[in-house]
Amino acid sequence: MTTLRELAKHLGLSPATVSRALNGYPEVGEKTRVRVLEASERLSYKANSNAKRLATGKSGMVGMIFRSSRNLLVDPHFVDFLAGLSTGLAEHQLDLVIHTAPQNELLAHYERFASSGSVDGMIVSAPEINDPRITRLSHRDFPFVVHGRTADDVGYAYFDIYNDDAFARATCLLIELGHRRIALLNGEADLAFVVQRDIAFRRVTAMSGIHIPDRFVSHDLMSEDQAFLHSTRMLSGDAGAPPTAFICSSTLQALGVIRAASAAGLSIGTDLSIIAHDDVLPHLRPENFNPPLTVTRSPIRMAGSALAEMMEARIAGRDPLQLQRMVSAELIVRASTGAAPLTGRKAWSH
Amino acid sequence: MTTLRELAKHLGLSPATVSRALNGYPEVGEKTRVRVLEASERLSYKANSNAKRLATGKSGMVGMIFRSSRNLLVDPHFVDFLAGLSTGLAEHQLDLVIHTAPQNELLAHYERFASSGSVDGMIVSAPEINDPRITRLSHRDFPFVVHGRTADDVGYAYFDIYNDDAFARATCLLIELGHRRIALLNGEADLAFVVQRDIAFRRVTAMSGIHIPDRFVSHDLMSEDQAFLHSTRMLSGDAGAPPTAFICSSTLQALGVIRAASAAGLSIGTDLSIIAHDDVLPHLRPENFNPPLTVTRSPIRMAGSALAEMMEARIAGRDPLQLQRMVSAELIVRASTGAAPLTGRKAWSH
DNA sequence: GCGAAGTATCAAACCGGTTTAATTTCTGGT
DNA sequence: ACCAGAAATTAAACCGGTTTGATACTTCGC
Repeated sequence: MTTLRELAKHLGLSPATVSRALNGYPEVGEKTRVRVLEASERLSYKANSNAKRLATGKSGMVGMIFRSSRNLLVDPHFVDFLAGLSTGLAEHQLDLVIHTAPQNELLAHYERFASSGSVDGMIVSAPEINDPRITRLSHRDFPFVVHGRTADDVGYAYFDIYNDDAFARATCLLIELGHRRIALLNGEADLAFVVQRDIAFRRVTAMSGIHIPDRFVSHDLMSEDQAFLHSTRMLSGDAGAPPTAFICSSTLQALGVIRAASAAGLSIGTDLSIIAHDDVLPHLRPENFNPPLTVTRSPIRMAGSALAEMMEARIAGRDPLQLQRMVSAELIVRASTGAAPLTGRKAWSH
Repeated sequence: MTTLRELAKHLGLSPATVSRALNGYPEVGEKTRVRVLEASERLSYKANSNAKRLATGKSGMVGMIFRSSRNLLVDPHFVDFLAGLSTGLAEHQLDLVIHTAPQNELLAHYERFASSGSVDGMIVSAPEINDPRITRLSHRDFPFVVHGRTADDVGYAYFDIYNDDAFARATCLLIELGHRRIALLNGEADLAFVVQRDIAFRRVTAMSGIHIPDRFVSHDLMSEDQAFLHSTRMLSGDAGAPPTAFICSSTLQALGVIRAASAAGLSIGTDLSIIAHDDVLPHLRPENFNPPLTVTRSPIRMAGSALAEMMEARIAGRDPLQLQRMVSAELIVRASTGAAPLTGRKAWSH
């Protein structure tokens, strides 16, 4: 372990000069600089990062904390986000520190990260409508960026998609196709984006004078098997006429609906329409479904890299209000959506 | 930001005593200890972790580096491993630092992590047969643990399953059922566990006098769609009689084979036997396949938590030779394997 | 040839903890 | 009352960098 002082002594220079030379400060002589760089190379000198962090007050790391229960780490949406994030951070020479903690210790770990100086900023993912992590971090004035936003008008940096617009357009499309009994397979009810999607769906249906019974909306893990269970139940018609169309918060859920539909002998695009939000997960391409799936599309990986960018800016001190980015999802109509079946329309039309 | 010195001054004590009190050293008086703890609570003192790290030489973090190209982060096997690892590390108050880098910068980042003191140890995953990361880290005598092993007799800490045994038993099972044309869908050829599985498969078939043509073995990403492509090709029979049985390195691949089989009008368990290695991924349960899948089973998540444990021991200075753990995979026979179809047996029997 | 301005370097302080070695304070035994 | 030994506390050095303020060395104009 060569230290800076050793290197300096070896060169007959002061630590100050060597430090400056290595960090590219302008006030060191050109010949000295090359001498220093060369010697540091030869002695394979590596600055002790902890000393550097103590001196500079910057750690070069950003943190992220997961609930071990909810276990986002097995959620492909989340993981793809993480992949984008990690590559984005790497471009700014930032490392990502991750920690897993049970629900009840979660905030304590945010405290630890924020106030011990081990990270320069934090990433908050999957915010809830009233997210204590966000209030805590804002209050402490610690740099953080959020994937999603809890309300339209907030003071922190975020990246989000127009969930409301996307789901409103999806709902409109189905209504225009004549559907009246539309089901929504959404995510866990406390998540902000889930609420936003719910609201859009309910607003548009209500405006068209369509009443959506509670049994047509589910809030659960956005997984294939949960979606299969919920859609099977809804399609059974036990509690009333089954839906003629499904809106899914994820393509994974669409897979589950397709499985349920084929079990019920329904064919997609004619008997039953499906539209899903596509986070563009690798190995899960809705364009290759049979039939190809109508989607609202926005790559979640992009969110990861955008937030990496914003995190870096936020650490550099940029105003969070300048760091709020919204993108809209693209509505791509494919063969999984079609005119509502006649029976369905007849039974429920107004 | 309260500092230790401020806290000490506030209490009329020396920094040394306060430090000892907070860290639970035995030589501080009991009444002093409570006084200190209470005051630190009241002033919400949080030790600066970078100062602590510099002083102690320990960072409390372990590192992991991903190839951005191979992008392990989208591989569900890998992600589940990560989930286990992260929870395991949390139990030992360790954080995980992850970084993504292109192939050509990979080793440089290992260097950076290892020799800058930013992490206390490294996790190496998916080792290749001659893995430069391992040679580098061993040479530098830096603590690290490996998921998998490059050879039977190595000097580092690892956790691995008996790949050879598992795939030998799987192969035997199929041979006993009368299969002679057996295909192997394996992972990328340079990975150590892939080689081990290959060897077992070839050894057992050779011992039974069975010749396996090259077109019956594929080395590729362990994904559903790659498996679909490879198995479709093999089943087409273009280059000769198709296989009557498949061994897959992953349940994901089994899904692909099932899709290919149903496209070819073959029914699983009778026309075609399938056996796969089951890493026990959540939301992908081979017991729920139709028909239920015969597997060699070993939860990859367990590997993650075991390695967390070993990492902690390794950092504490334990001899790596004491930290080598092998577990065997369980062979679970279900309905996806059955007697070889007669035509197949006739055409190729000896 | 001199002073001013600019350039390169250095000594020392600093970041905020831990730890060693020395010192003071408290026990208990006689 | 006194002393040895243990218990509690402290001053100061240390971890390994960065940075401020001062100093020495150039360079330039006149």
